[in-house]
Amino acid sequence: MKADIPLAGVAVDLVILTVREDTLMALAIRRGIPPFKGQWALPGGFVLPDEDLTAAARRELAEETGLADFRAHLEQLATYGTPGRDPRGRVISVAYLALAPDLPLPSAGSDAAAAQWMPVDAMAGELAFDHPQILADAVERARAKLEYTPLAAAFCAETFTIAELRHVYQVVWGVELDPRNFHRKVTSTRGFVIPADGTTTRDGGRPAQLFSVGPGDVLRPPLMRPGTVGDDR
Amino acid sequence: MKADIPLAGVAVDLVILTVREDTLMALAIRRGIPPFKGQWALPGGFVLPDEDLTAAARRELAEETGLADFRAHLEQLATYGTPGRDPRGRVISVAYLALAPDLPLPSAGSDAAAAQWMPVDAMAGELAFDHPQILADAVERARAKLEYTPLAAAFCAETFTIAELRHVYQVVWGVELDPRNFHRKVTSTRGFVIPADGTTTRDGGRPAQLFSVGPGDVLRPPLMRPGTVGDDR
DNA sequence: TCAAAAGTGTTGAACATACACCCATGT
DNA sequence: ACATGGGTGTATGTTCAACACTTTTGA
Repeated sequence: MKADIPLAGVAVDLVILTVREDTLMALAIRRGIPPFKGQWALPGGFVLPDEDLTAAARRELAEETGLADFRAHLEQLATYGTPGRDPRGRVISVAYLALAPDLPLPSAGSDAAAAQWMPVDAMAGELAFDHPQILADAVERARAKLEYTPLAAAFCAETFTIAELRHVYQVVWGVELDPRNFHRKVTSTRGFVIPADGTTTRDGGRPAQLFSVGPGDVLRPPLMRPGTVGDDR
Repeated sequence: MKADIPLAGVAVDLVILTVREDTLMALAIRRGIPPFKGQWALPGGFVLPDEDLTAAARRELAEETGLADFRAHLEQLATYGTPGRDPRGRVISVAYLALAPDLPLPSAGSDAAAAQWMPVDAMAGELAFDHPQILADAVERARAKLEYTPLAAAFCAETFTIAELRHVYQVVWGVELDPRNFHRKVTSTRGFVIPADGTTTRDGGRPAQLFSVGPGDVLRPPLMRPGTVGDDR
């Protein structure tokens, strides 16, 4: 490397979102090493010298969730590099957004004394570095992408009912959606969900058809948005 | 900086888009220094030791376009850091997307032998580094954002007619839009455009009302999309 | 038999497209 | 006068929110 190129540390930080107990939650790590030792932060770490950025994010995701065969959506969110954001010196952080189904309990990573799911609304005040900003950007991105992509299924298990999918929207957006109109909209949008084998009664009532995400892309996804409150029960 | 943190060079690269001669174009720089000396590349450069990422992008934008009082939209696009993408060593590049009105001719920057606007469709094959990928991502982002934001006006001058705004959509998307329905949609969406003083006949025909972008945000932008071909003339 | 959730039908309102038509200017 | 583009009115079709109603299970 030429000597006249200014250098910086490069890290990845992850906002891992899940829907759990009717709440949108993110994974927080209690830092086991300085700086900010003992405080909460987003999971993350430095990119290895010959590691791709996405590979680093995937590695951290696997380490923090204990999930080797993770089925989770992962996308780059944004990059944060304001001078002074890390007391160790100039550190550029490439933030990634992950959407995961309701996982078992995460195992503590190597440099973390503890890891736990926290409601995103209660989390901002707890986080070190500029992680409150990163979290806010991530939640905004996730909320927006539910509108114009079939991404909500990333919060669900391999197969899911339409009601479970609707529940994701309701929790992430904090709105009520009409079960009947939602059902129609989702099932009539080609490629959004495809019927899977079997039904389930895990939600109570009449057995519900199971679905999985389609292999291909959705041509023009639904655009859900707020909508409904009332019902006729 | 601690010794165990792997370091990398941090650059910003810009995709500066404009609508010019009925074509979506981007600014290309002929490299004046190695690597890839003499080839075309996106404008960009290394981030200074105590410079914010956005400040570096703004600085490059001003340098390359010669525009000190630039009125252009600038947003972070994505970050590219695959090992080996730069022969000088590990270089992370934070790409920015800029949308600019049809500017005069750009002035050559300090490390550039030449700069010129090129049609984005003819550009991919010319660019060095991984810049074809960055350009493709930028164009995709720009096309998508026209759908759900009032960003098209960033391609127009301070004040513009509805026809000029429509022209932006037509060029960027490569579609025909019905002038009358477009006019209604844009003017009836509160906050999308606001009437400015005066009219112009620069497009010929009846004088057209001038508009400028509103100060606030648009609550729920239009969602334009393909649409119309026929007419009754 | 009843509660609870799945899923279908139907209706009126909102919106979008297509196009007829009038307006105001330059030549 | 007439060509050119700006802008309004309006009919028809599509989509969407609201909600009545039937289906299928567990308790």
